[in-house]
Amino acid sequence: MQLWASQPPALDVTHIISGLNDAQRQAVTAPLGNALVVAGAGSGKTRVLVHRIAWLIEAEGVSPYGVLAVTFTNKAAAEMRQRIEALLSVPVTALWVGTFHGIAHRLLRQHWQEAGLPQNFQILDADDQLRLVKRVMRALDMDDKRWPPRQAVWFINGHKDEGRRVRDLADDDDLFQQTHKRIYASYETLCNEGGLVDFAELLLRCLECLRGDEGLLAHYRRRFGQILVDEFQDTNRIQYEWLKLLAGDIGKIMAVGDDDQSIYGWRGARIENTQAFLKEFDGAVVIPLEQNYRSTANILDAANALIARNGMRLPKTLWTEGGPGVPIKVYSAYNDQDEARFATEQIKDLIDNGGAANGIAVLYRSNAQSRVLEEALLRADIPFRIYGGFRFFERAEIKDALAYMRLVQNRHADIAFERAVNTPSRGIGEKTLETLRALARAGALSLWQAGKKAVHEGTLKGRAAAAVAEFLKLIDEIAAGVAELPLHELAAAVIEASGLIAHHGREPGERGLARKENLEELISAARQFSGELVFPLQDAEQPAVSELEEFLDQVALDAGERESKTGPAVQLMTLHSAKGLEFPTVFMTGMEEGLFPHRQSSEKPEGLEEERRLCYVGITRAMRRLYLTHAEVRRLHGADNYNRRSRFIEELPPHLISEVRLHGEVERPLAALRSRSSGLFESSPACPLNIGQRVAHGTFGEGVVLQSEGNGERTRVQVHFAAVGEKWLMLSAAKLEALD
DNA sequence: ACCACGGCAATTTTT
DNA sequence: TTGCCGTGGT
Repeated sequence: MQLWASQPPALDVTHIISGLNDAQRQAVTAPLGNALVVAGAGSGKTRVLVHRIAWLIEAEGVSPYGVLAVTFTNKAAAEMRQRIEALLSVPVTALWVGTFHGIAHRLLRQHWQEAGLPQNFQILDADDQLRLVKRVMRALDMDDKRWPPRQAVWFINGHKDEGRRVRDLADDDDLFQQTHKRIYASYETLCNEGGLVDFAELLLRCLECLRGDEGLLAHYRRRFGQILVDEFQDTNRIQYEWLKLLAGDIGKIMAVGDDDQSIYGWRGARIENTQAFLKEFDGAVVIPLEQNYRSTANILDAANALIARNGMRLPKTLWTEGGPGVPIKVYSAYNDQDEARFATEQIKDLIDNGGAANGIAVLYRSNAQSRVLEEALLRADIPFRIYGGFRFFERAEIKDALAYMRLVQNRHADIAFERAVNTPSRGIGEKTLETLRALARAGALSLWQAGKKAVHEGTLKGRAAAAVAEFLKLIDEIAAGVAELPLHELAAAVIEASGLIAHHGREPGERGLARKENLEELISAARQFSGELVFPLQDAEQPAVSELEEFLDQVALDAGERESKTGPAVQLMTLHSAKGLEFPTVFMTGMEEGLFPHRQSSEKPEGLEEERRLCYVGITRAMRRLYLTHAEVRRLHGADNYNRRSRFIEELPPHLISEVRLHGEVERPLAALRSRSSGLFESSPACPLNIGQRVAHGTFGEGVVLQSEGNGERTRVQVHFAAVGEKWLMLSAAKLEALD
């Protein structure tokens, strides 16, 4: 254990708390203990996390060594670390800042023995996992028409995310359950035998390891005196349990999140963790951050009104010191083409008037919608960039190259062997490979060993034997030639010697060229990696594995930046990938029933609420201008669909909306009516209750104001009551009490 | 080993 | 409509 000098006395901490609003300051300076920071969209959540860590270290005298900050994405972790270092103006290498998976991985590498793993266990990424499941299913002689492998992966991961092993699954007559249970069992065995760890396994194994080892648990409980969690609403059951386990009964967790932005329920995130936290973590206080620094009041009012329709949320109403801004524009297009044309025209106008292209985002529910938009933008000669799709380290050619590097590092890595052995093709086909697999299975050998054996003992003959022998020799030669090289030179040498460059060079057209460029980029990535210490060694930790091994691990845990084009460009992405981002102008397209809310989600109430949260996320991305568009006819899967416009549009207060018609902008009838009755240019009659205001009613209980209508004696408000749903009430008659 | 064809399904995505 | 996957032909 390293000793830390006690903190210098009487520190000046004004730089940590100045410039924060009251709520932020309250969070940053909260007493040590459990706290839930309910951070509304655009309320300065990362700022709070970063300043809180600085506060812990500089004001509370907590050792950086005892602080753990957990995020979901590498991007968030990198940003947090960078901002902490900027604020403290010292590199804080002792801090643990990382993703759940990254931290679990680190612990498992450190404690592989306690975790029951081989020292050289390997991480399976999603693609590796799918391949493995396919292989398992083939071995079990299952019809992958009837049982799609993707579904099996879904089944396995779903159970693992909930912490369930095969042995925890009940016996079931249901053929679906039975079949998948068999696949899961077989997959689990294969992983255990091969030292393979998928993403869910990293977390589950880490949890089980700590649970099963009192000494280890005590060590880490002692060590991590303060734990901060970002995007807490996205935690799944294992992550929640893991945090709970590490916390023990000492209050030390600051969870930051926004249940209204929980949009990943479908992949295991448990929105209920947020409320469970308040019950199960001792003395947890709630600190809401409601002041928004991003959007206009109109946008926030719309978002508040929309999300108020969800039940069971932690109460929260976003507000801003800024003005109302322009109304939200709704455009009803004839069809998807017209919708794209409209967006494109508006974008052109904005850019012509000095707007920056990269300040404009076009959002959609599903990727299939992007095509029409792309075409329209292309025609209008507007530069754009599409998020999503393949990430750098997921590209086939990159994975091929990495497989060679993995084999160089560990000859017995079967996953890599399978991938590299016939890419580029060298005459080792499925049949030869099956022979090797059988041999490996029979003798508990790696494919590499099986290959050696098959060649020596003549199990393989002729061409096949020669091809395998040559492959084995190739890898050995590469490994020998590369042993002393620094990582990036090693990467370059491996890529060259593997024949991948030549292989892709032979490919016709742009494709091969792009692949070659990607391989070049991999070499730069390796060079860059050498310069960075991701996790510097500390005290009792064991010596680092080779740089190559570390590189391969990091690549498995971070798929790399998405492809980025240079220059200003309009951003196209799904609503999901927009989370966490902000843009001066946002287009939300495809606002149609069936599409958004998506048909398959809107059937269950939880699904519909998640869709509504997704809509809330979309709306709150916008800083100044928000456009909602829908098409009366949409071509989808080759057929015309006639969808009603999304209920989410109807759920917005009409007075915040102006409908765009071909001949200019026209207000919606309801809003027009109201403005006439209140005098044309008069500012609207002050309704004593704001949209989003929480109220109490004698009979209906607590609720939230959704919208208001009329003025004076005739003012009516629509309120969403938690108990009874939506009601219109005459303000003069109903006894409503404003809460807060 | 490679290509061409037909059948089939078709949210959302990070690690 | 697209694109993926498996099959069957060369």
